[in-house]
Amino acid sequence: MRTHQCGELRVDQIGQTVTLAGWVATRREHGSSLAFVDVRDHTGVTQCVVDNTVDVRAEYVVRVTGTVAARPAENVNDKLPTGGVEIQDCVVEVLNVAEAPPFPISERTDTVAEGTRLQYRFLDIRRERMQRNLRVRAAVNSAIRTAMEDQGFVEVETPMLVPSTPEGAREFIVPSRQQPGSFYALPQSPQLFKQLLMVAGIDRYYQLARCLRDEDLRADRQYEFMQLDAEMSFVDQDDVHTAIGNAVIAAARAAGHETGEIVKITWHEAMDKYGIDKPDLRFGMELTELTDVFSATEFKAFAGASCIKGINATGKAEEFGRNKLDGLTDTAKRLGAKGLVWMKVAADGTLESPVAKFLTESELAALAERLAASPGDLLLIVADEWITTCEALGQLRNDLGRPPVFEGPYRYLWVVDFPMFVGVDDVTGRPKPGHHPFTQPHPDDVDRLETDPMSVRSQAYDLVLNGWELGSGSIRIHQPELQARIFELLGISAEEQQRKFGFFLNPFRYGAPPHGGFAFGIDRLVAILAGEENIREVIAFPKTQSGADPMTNAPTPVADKQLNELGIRVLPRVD
RNA sequence: GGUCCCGUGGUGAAGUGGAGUUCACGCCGGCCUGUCAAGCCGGAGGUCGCGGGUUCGAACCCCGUCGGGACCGCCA
Repeated sequence: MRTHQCGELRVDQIGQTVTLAGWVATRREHGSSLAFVDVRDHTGVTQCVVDNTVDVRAEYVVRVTGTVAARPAENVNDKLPTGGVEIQDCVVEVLNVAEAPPFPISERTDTVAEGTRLQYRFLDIRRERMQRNLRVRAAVNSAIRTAMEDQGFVEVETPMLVPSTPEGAREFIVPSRQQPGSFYALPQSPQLFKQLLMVAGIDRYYQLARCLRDEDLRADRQYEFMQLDAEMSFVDQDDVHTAIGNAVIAAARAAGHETGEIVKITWHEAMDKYGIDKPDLRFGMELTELTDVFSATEFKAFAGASCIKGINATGKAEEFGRNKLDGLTDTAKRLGAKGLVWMKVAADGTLESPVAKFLTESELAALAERLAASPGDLLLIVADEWITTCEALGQLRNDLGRPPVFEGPYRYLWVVDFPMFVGVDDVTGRPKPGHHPFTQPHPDDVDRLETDPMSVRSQAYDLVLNGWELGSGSIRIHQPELQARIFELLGISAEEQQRKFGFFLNPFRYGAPPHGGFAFGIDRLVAILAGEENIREVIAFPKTQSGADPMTNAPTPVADKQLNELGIRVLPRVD
C-alpha cells in the first residue's frame, strides 16, 4: 500500500519512486496547474507537488505515488524534518473523502474546548500532541512490563467481577442476572487477590491492572485508571523499593528522561521540611525552624506556639500586594492555621511588616539570618501546632514555588515511615488506619500499639514524582495474632472480621509468607513524563468531570426488558 | 454535598443595558506557477446553551436549569 511513512523521506531518497498514504493536512493552490498538498500520518508531513485539478481537501485520505526530489535551495523548509525534499510527478489516489472537520487537526489551535475534543476524540487523536502522548504511554507500559519480568515478576490477571467490600472507595456495582438482588463490584484495585497470590506461592506478581472507583473526577482522577500492581514474598521494604524503582526509572527512560537515584525520606521529615507528604523536590523554599528564635518573645501570636516555621519566597515581595497577601492568609487559615505573618525585605535589609513593631531587634535579626533574607524577598511565618504549621506553609510553598509539570528534572522520591493511624473515627472513637488494616507496623513500634497507638509508624510508603503521589504500598501483616491485635484496636469484632474479610483472612491460616507490595498509577506517571497537567491528555477516551463520555454518550438509560431480567426497578430521582 | 470560573456562526475570541453582534481562522466560489499558517477577490453561515424574571429596551442585570472546567469534601 505504501513504501514510506510521511515523516520519513530525506535527501538520501532523492530520485526514488515512492508511495505515501495518509491524510491531507493542507493544500496551497498556485494557479491552474500547481498546488502543494501536505500529506500527514503519525510520523509527520511530506509536501507533494500536484496538478491543481486534483480535487483533494483537508482530511481526505489519499495515496500518492511520485518521485522524491530535492527542493530548490531557496524553498527548503527548515521547520520540517522532511523540508529538504518534495514528491514530484504525483499520481494522487483518493482512498476516501472527508467532511470538513469541526476543528483544525493542528497544534496551532490548542485552544479548542475539551468537550468538543472529546466528542470528536477520533479527530483529536490525529493531532501530534495526542499521538505523542499515547505513544509515550505505550512505551512506558512496555518498559514497565520488561522491567518487571526481568526481575522475575509473573503477570497474573485477576477478576473484574468481584465481591463488594464495604471499606475504602465507593464501588461500581454490577447486578447479577442469575441471582437477582445480588451484585458484583468492579475492583477498586486487585489488593485482596494479589495477597492471596502470595499465599499461593506465586512469589512475585505483577499486573497492569484496570481499577475502578466511583468517586468524583479531578484533573488527576478518572473513574477508570491503570495501575502497575505488584506483590512480593519474602521481602522487606527496601526490596520492594528496589523492584518498583527499577520499573519507574525504566519508564522515565522510555519517555526520554533520566531520573538519577531515587531519594528516600521519612514522612516526618517530609512534613517537617516541605509541609506535605508528597513534596516536589524540584525547588527549595524549605520550611525553616524558627521556634527557638522566638522562645522569649513578647509577641502574643508567637508566644504560646509550640512550633514556629517560616519560608522565604525569594524575590516575591514586589509581586505581592495587599490583596494577594490576604489570599495567602486565607490559604493558611483554610488549613487550620490561626494566621499568617508576612514580612517584606526592604532595599536596606529591614523587615517591613504590620507585626514588626511587636518584635525585638534581635528577634528580627535572627529571623532574617535564619531565612537568609535578601532585599526583595517575601517571608511567610506560621506559628501553631507542628502539623498545622507544616501543612499551612507546605501549601504556601507549593503555591508560590512549584514549577509547571513540563519543567524537569524528574525527581522520584520514596516517603517512608507513615504513621500507622491518622486521627480518630468520629463514631467509634477508634484510631483510623492510615493505609489499610493489613499494614505491618514498624517493628520498633509494635510494643506501643495499645499504649500509644498514634505514635506507631507503619511499614507503608508512597512513591512521589515532582509533587504528584504516584502510588503507595506496604509490608503486609501475615501473622494472624498481629492482625487480631490491629482489628481489636480498630474495634472490629471477630464476627465483623469474618463477615467483611473472611474470604481474605481465612487463607492466611494455611501458611502465608511474609510479603509486601506496591501499586502506582500509570496515568499520572505518563502525564508527568509527557509534560501534561491533566491525565485526560494521556487517556485515549477519558470521561468528563460528570463521568460522561461526549463521544459515546455513556452513561445511558437501558431498556425495561434488561432491567426486568436483572430484577431492578429505577426509582424517581429524589433531591 | 459545596465554592469559584466559562458557555456568542464550524473553531477561537471581542462585545458588560440602547444603531444591523464584531474580528480572526475554517467553509463555499473565483483568481493565482514555488508555497509551506501561501496570497488576493467575493459569498454563505447565529435560537448569543436553555427557561423564567426585571426594564420602554437584555448577549449584557436577577433567578433557575443544562453542559464544560478548577478546587474543597470524597479517593482506607
